[in-house]
Amino acid sequence: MAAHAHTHATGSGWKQHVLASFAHEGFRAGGARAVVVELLAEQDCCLSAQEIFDRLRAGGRKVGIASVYRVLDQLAQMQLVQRVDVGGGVSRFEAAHPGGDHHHHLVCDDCGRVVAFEDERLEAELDRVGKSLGARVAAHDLVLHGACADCSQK
Amino acid sequence: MAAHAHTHATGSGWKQHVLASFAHEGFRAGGARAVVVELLAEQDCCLSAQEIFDRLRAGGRKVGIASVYRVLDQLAQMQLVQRVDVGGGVSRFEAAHPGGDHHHHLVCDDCGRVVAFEDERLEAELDRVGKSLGARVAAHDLVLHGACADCSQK
DNA sequence: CCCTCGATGATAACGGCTCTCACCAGGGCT
DNA sequence: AGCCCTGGTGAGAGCCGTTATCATCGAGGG
Repeated sequence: MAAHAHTHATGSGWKQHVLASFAHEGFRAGGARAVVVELLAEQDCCLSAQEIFDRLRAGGRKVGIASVYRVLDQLAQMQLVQRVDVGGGVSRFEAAHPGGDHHHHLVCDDCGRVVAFEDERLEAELDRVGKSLGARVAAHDLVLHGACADCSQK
Repeated sequence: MAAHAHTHATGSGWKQHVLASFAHEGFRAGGARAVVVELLAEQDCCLSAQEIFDRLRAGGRKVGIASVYRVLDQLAQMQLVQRVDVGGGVSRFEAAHPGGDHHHHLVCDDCGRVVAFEDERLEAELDRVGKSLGARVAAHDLVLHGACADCSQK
């Protein structure tokens, strides 16, 4: 049981930002869109499309899996969510907060858990490397693989 | 016929190392194993399982796709190859040179090209972060997304 | 209030990966 | 050298995440 009782305030700000962006781009206000955004705003770590679908269904919402993927794709293209590719052929998604509050993931190959972390100096290095390549880096995706703190003690 | 006439010396060393490791672990010398290892040793950037399969077939070798995945899985578990998850639901693989000569990838979301790069300071930061998490980090997988140097100039 | 067109959701299709299983061959033994 | 046991191999079926298709729904302007 992880204790994760934080970051919901920032999530709300993100939600407003996303809805405003949709309106600005001339999208209509669809139900699936709103509900996916709402769910994502409440999370503090990445979810897979299937997990999003399941939770919405569990909440009584009759969304289609296609809509979930469609919305996630739109959000990713608008750079409002980040695709996190954690291996195993499954993409995960999480809210991308414009300018900061950005984290990465450690995947425990032993117990399968995903642990989020952030590190300022690491971000600085990533920025530097991106620039030195002459590329316009829109996003970066870092995944550490190994045994998490718990599993490595066994 | 691609003209890739470099890094074969290091690749050859890796190949010997892998074959020795297999022998040491008591594996038999199967045909598929040898031929996958040989192909990987010749590469200087990551290949997908399908690409490996196609090239071996094109070379007249009647390997099964299952064998390719099997061998890659064994190699990954022995930490002799690194899985590179570049998105799009496809895993790529490349020789992991023990202790160094390690690189990462920039994926151009525009033209789809994969550019490899390496950076010592970045590696140092990654090591530091891994340690600070208390985890035993076996591998890390970093992918930059954006527009490559060519595409970002357009 | 109606009409148009984007949004939605069920379902089929697709593709990468894994599983299964019969056959093959390495290599220790005689 | 020949045999046998066992691990290795390859073809194909199956699984599952993702994408494409299409009929229906409903937002919102006229």
